[in-house]
Amino acid sequence: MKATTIAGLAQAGGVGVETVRYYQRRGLLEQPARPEGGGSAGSVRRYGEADVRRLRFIRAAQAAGFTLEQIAELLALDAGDDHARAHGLALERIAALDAKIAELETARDALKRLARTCGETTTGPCPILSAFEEA
Amino acid sequence: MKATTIAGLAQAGGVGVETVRYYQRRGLLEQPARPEGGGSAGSVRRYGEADVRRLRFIRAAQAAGFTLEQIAELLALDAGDDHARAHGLALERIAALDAKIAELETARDALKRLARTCGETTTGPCPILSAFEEA
DNA sequence: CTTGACTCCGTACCATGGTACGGAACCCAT
DNA sequence: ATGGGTTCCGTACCATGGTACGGAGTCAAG
Repeated sequence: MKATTIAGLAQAGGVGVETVRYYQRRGLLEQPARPEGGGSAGSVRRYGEADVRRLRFIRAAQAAGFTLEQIAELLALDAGDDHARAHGLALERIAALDAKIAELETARDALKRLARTCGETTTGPCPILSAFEEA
Repeated sequence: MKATTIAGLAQAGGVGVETVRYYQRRGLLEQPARPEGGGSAGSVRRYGEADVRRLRFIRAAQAAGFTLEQIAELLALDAGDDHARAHGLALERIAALDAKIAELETARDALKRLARTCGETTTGPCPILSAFEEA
């Protein structure tokens, strides 16, 4: 089960320790119970594979544009079997991503025009303002 | 010259009045001088076509992922003729946009997988967590 | 059994990009 | 000339997603 501490978990997920703790506060990751044992068994929490997978999911979902709040819902949904809701959220996000991708492509093309005119005209000001005209 | 007030400018740019004022504070838009005249010539600022173009540029540049601070630099650059700098900023942003677009496409494909499996398996939990596995 | 690194936890602070509030001045139509 | 809608301006507040701090406790190596 290769248990690790919070630092290991953070590293495996490519985030900082403070970020892991932030996600715990937000309810996205759980705080595992401290190892049992009345005596000095330990008061440092241990994390396993499942936690790493969960953390990686959070990062991936974030990259997909979900907010942390939405990700919390997705994680809750994962336990249950509300396919309709999950399906709906996915479709919604796919549409938003398609729109965003198109927007970024438009912007990129405008910038390419700017870069081109900038390279061509070597004297005088280059019309940055008009680079996005009627974009 | 079709001068308008701040509300007209905001509307033409698709933002709120407060946002225009915010951009002014940030130095992205200027505050036109109040109409002259010692007496009661007016103390309400007037805006023209140039302001609208500038505001639209800001929104377009923002859509391209520039921060307001970078946009301020672009606007400053537009007056001068530092082609190298402008060219550099544009290329940088184009690369970032290409990377972002690729990332969003990957995320979208992962979500499409999720949407598909969600629709197929009608019973039991749908594995949301694994939708992004090895994305 | 000490020392140094790491953990735990609450609380405070940060950057970004706005949004809201409130009072005074102003402008225009009736 | 008066009332209602704008404008002007400073200042305060907001959401999101973290990041930093400080003190106490714990763990592991030497």
